Amino acid sequence: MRIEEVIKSTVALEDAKKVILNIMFTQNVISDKFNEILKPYDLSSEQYNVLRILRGQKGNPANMCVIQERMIAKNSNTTRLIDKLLLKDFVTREVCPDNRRKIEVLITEKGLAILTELDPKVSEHEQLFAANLSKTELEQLNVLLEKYRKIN
Amino acid sequence: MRIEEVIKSTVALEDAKKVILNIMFTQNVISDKFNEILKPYDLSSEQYNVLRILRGQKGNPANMCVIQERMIAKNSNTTRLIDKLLLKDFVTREVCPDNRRKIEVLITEKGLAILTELDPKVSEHEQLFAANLSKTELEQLNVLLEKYRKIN
DNA sequence: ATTTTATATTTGTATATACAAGTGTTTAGT
DNA sequence: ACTAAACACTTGTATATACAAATATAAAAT
Repeated sequence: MRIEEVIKSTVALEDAKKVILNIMFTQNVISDKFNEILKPYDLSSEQYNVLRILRGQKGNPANMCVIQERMIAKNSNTTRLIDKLLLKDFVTREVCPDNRRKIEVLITEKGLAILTELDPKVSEHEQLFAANLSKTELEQLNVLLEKYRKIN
Repeated sequence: MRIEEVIKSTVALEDAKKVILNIMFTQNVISDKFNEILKPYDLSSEQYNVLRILRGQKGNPANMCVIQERMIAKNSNTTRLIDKLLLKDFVTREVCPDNRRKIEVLITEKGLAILTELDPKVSEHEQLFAANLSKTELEQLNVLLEKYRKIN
């Protein structure tokens, strides 16, 4: 479906505007589908993201600012996000002994287990969209997006 | 900046995953910049979007479900969005005489005026990013995104 | 004509996000 | 050593979003 049909525009849009709408709308489609996957697990996509960051630490704790800078949406509230993960026993949180300003967050076995359970579903989600493009097109899309978003 | 640097990933990511992250992150960059533009006008981007939909009606009223289906984020609460626009006198709202279930929303002169004031800033925002790509690349990006997001 | 179903919108409620201000800790400057 | 500045995180508050339930009207079925 072309973006004009999505927003039911009767007039043609210029490419610069279309790209913005296409990116916004595509992000929505991706997120909606992804949230469907996460819903039965009572996880938000940002919570999932943080769990994945913590798994990436391979046993080392991550403090709040490290988590924050690795998130896609840099402006969400990490403290309260971790609060939610703590309630579900997916992470532990303790004050860093070396620097009492810092907090060390670690993923638990339970957190790792839920990620393992989600892994195939997440791959499937990625493939659902990626399958629409050839390998070359996927690479092109990555290059174009990275070039496009640069702010000079 | 490549997406691996953005999320500070030490390992290479496969293209399917990269595309998703690139779309999510690019959308964030676009939105952040756009919100900066809107901030002095005390408008959210969804409020702006609705105003633009109403202007597109060229004097005809739009009812709630028409507005909803033209929005990019289809799941936001149109009633409360219109409430906010009403408070600022950017729209009027009245019950449709032909079908009392429906509501007719119209943009006011004040609403049109703020859009006119915003138009050049919005164009500038679009160009800020579009300028990073050639015309052919912009078209390619549109084609790829439209192809990519299709759900079979 | 009455009941059922469908449609259009609103409201309630719980959760999430945005962003400024506050708290406690460490580092740097005098 | 004392004070100011920087840092890491938390809290408060206002607003936004998600989604189910409620309300009101219209159309369809019996």
